Amino acid sequence: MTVRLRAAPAPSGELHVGNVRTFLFNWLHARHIGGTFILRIEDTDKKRFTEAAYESALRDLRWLGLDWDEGPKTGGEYGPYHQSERAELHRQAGLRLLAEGKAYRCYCTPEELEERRKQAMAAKKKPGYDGRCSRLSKEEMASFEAEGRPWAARFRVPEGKSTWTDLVLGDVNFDNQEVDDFIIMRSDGTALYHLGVVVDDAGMKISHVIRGDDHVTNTPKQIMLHEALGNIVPEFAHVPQVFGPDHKRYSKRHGATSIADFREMGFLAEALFNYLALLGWGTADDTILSKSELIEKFSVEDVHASPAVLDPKKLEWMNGAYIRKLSDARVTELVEPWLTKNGISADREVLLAVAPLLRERIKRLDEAVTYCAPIFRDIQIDQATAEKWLAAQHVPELLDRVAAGLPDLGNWERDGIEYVLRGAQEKMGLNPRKAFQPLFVAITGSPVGLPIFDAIALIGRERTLERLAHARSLTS
RNA sequence: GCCCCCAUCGACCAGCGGCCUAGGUCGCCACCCUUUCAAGGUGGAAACACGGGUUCGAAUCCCGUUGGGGGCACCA
Repeated sequence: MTVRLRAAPAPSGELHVGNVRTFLFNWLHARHIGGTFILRIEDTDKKRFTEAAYESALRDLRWLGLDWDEGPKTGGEYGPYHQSERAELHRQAGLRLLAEGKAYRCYCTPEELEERRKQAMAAKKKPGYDGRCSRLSKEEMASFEAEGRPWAARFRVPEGKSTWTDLVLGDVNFDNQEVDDFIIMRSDGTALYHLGVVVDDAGMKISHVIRGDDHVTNTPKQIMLHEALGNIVPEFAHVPQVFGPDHKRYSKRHGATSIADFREMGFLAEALFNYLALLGWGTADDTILSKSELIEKFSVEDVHASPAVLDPKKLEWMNGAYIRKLSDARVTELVEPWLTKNGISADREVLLAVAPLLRERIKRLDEAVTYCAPIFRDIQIDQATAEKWLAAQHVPELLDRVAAGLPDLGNWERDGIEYVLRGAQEKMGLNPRKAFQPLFVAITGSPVGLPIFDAIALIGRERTLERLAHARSLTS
């Protein structure tokens, strides 16, 4: 049997990291065993679905590298891949269950149900449906029909137990008594979620359902539906949700939530991919793993049944590690849009020279802006900085000496610059820190930045001298 | 309230009855390197939730307690 997995996002907003991590596990498993990865859009909820969310979902999935073999824009022989276009299939299945007596017409109105639910809750009883319409007499039914009362199709939950061997959780048992007859088709004839997924999973020949563990209590219902419909029941793997530090489902208040957020914070797709794969699953010692290594080593059975906390610090570290492995050209390419976005137009050649210096010290792409600013645009030395770094007594003389030495340099390059600065430092009997820190502030406007000699080389002779002069004016 | 799931350093992962004096990674601390910030190097603190079993032997198996999470819709 061919292995077929699916990711089924409901695009009502940006894609959540937790969901994406689940998709990623599906993808890894599919790639690991040479199966098919399918993308199905669950757009049945008209109130929440938006076209923009749909487009950005596709874009973000592609950005992360989760390419699908079948789905929107790719096609495939088991389509359509938008759930909304499968409504008729769902309806037929619902009708069939009705005809076979596996479902029945329920004439209770939503208001009545809501009322009863409230009462049950108040009386601390089970809030579920009591099954009254399954016991309707012929006369009662006839009279409801006669008054044209609308009905919804409710699944008749059979006696017994629902059991499955979850690839992550192991054996899970539910007593069907815990599951009350649930609605599968609304009074307007449209299917509800459970019927929809079951029909679609079967129709798309899904063999393994890897999804969030918020679905475990849905699983008995879906197994029952599959059995009622005569489908092959797929394998299930329920992976836990991603948590924030407070052990609650990862959400806005923990920081970035969607993969778009992470991208906009300067994370690389490869790093995010690697990090997410290692959340809830992992190997003995390796942490930096390429996509192909992940594919090779991944196994759903080894995914933890316990939830994992997303640690932004570790993600940043990993992102930095990935940046450090990038080529100069790639760094340049990735950093350029960030500079542009922040109003810095950088010369390509210069940026290429900056790349190796930058690569060693940024953890996120957005940090490049701060590091590059002194090289590509005018600087400012604010008062606090000046007071802190330029106020020392030796600073004026130091600036003068360097300003005097630099013009004599034949070639404007790193080593010559270092020679001049060190010369000044030594002649004045200063330790390196006392000498270079003020110079650095004078020339870049900040106490932190790229290595001083390289930075000065890139800034150029003319601007360096101008900045020294300006800094000098602040000291007197 | 009922049902289901979970439980190793602060976090992620390793451990699948003896190799555990519990290992690796991030973070943290110290030191080294050093022109700032990083990066890199070396070392350190830091965990088997608790209580009962089973066994010659338990982090590993079983039961309970506690704690956490999820679900109980004419949402998906």
